[in-house]
Amino acid sequence: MTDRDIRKVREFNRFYTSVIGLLDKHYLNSPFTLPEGRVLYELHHHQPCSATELIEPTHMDKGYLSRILKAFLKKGYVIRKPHHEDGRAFQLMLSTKGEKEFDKLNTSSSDLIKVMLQNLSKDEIHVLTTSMEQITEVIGQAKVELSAA
Amino acid sequence: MTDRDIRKVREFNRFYTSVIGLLDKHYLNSPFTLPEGRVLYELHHHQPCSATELIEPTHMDKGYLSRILKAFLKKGYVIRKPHHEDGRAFQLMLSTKGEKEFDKLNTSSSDLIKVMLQNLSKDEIHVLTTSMEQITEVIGQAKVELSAA
DNA sequence: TCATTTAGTTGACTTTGTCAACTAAATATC
DNA sequence: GATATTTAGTTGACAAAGTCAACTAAATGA
Repeated sequence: MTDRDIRKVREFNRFYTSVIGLLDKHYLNSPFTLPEGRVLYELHHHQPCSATELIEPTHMDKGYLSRILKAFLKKGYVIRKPHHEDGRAFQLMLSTKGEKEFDKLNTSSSDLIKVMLQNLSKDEIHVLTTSMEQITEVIGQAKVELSAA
Repeated sequence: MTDRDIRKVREFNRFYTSVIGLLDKHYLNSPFTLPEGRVLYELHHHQPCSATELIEPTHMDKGYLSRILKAFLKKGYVIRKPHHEDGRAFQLMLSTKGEKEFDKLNTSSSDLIKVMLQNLSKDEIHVLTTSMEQITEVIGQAKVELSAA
């Protein structure tokens, strides 16, 4: 590994941080904040699940998560039932209303990516997605070292 | 552009958000917060410059930036002189102390990337950096559409 | 049985970021 | 050359995002 490699990775990190920053701004024209959006997304994909099961995928503090879920319950996006086997936990699910909101957010997220890709050729998009897959594959392992560091 | 392309891009965005999130945690063992680190970095690279010139690269509100610079002045990391041609502005520079802090932060950022790459083969690193370059190249243009959207 | 752990909630707090009002200097307009 | 507008930077007030520890109640382990 050369200094040049390190520099390139760092350069990309700065670049992609700003891409993600731009993309995240679209939460401004949604009724959700970014962390709420993350919870909505993970809840949709993990349901039915407990709050604890959402901690890892959202990388959130359980207190913070608890408050967001509380707000979602109040707004009627989330339903919860007592857990069958564990009296401390709840089974969380999105309500019909919550699913509708998820769909809206999901669609508008995809639309934004469409806008981003709209002027790219088929080949460019191919280069983009395969590069993304390769990075994911290579870093997938490297990330483990990272969390330990 | 297919739905699969959109999905892949979104998948990568989620993945890389968490990579960046992990990397950003290393600010916890530095005397700087993440936004302070960004200012330190951009100041190092743009100096001598005015505060206004740091707004764009840091993506920061000028008020917020002003407070961070104020703290840097107080800690002696930054020096400022009245601007020659513009009495409203200042010429900002890192002090020797500020440069030292930049070097430390810069070194530890590189070290972290080294840890991340340490178990990758030469080939894997090559795949990684070329993929990163390709993404940067392709999205470089796409980003323009994005900021308008 | 009693100690420890775990799920979730809450209060208090810090950090990060936004917004608008403001001062003073620069630039544009008439 | 006076006056209106814009721009650089500061500040106060606030909102959003995140952390930390204490707490309740249920579950698990010794």
